[in-house]
Amino acid sequence: MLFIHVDECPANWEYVLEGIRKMSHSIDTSGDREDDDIHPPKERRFVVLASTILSSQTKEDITRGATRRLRQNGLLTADALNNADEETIRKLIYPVGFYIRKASNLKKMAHICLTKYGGDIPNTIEELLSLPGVGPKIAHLVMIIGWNNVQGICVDTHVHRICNRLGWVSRSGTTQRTSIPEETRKALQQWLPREEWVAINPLLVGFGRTICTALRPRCGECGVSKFCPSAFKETSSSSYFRSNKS
DNA sequence: TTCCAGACTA
DNA sequence: TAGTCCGGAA
Repeated sequence: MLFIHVDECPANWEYVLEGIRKMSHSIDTSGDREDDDIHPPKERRFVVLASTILSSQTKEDITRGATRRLRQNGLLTADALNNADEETIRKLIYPVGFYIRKASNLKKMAHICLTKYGGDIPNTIEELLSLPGVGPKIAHLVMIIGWNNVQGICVDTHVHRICNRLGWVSRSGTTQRTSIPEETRKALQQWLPREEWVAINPLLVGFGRTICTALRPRCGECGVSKFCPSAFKETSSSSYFRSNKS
């Protein structure tokens, strides 16, 4: 049994999480998993991986629509994507951000899944990371959703930004903010109880989209601003991260 | 016009 | 570590 050293927990973190939960209770961040009951596990996992590659934390409607169009055209399987014309994939997923690159990555990823994993997806972080277009954020999310296996916290731009604003993470041995999401993930995992590792992502994503936004956060509407060292300190543009780089 | 999202490259 | 890829929101 591995026990995590938790003597560095930020003050009031439980109140903050509870406060964010209360603010977010009406926000649905469950995403587009409408095929859960339709596909057998292998196919379902592939859909999870493909739709996660397509996804964007800021344009959920657009990425959901793109996933739907792929499905309607029968292109949400490893075999179909592998055989599909890349131009066709582009047209179906447009206007998802980086659609040209994602179309290429989807096709390459499908080929690897087909030839190396029998149409399934890899079941380790390391192997997922070896797929084109799969970085730490997607790998951890796919492990959780696709394999029900929590290897780490899924840290996207919202989790990264909010944890730094709250002072929940810092560079090892310093009080400086973390510079990249991977650094945030490791710092957060140092103290956040494991039972919160899955819930923290959708919770902070919803909070980050609506209240603790990247640009001009709505601190006046935030129920936990009294616990936030960054509250009301970001008045213009997104100079926060740049001005804190020193 | 600036900024965002996540992975990748130079 | 900065720049690149994208369309769209602010």
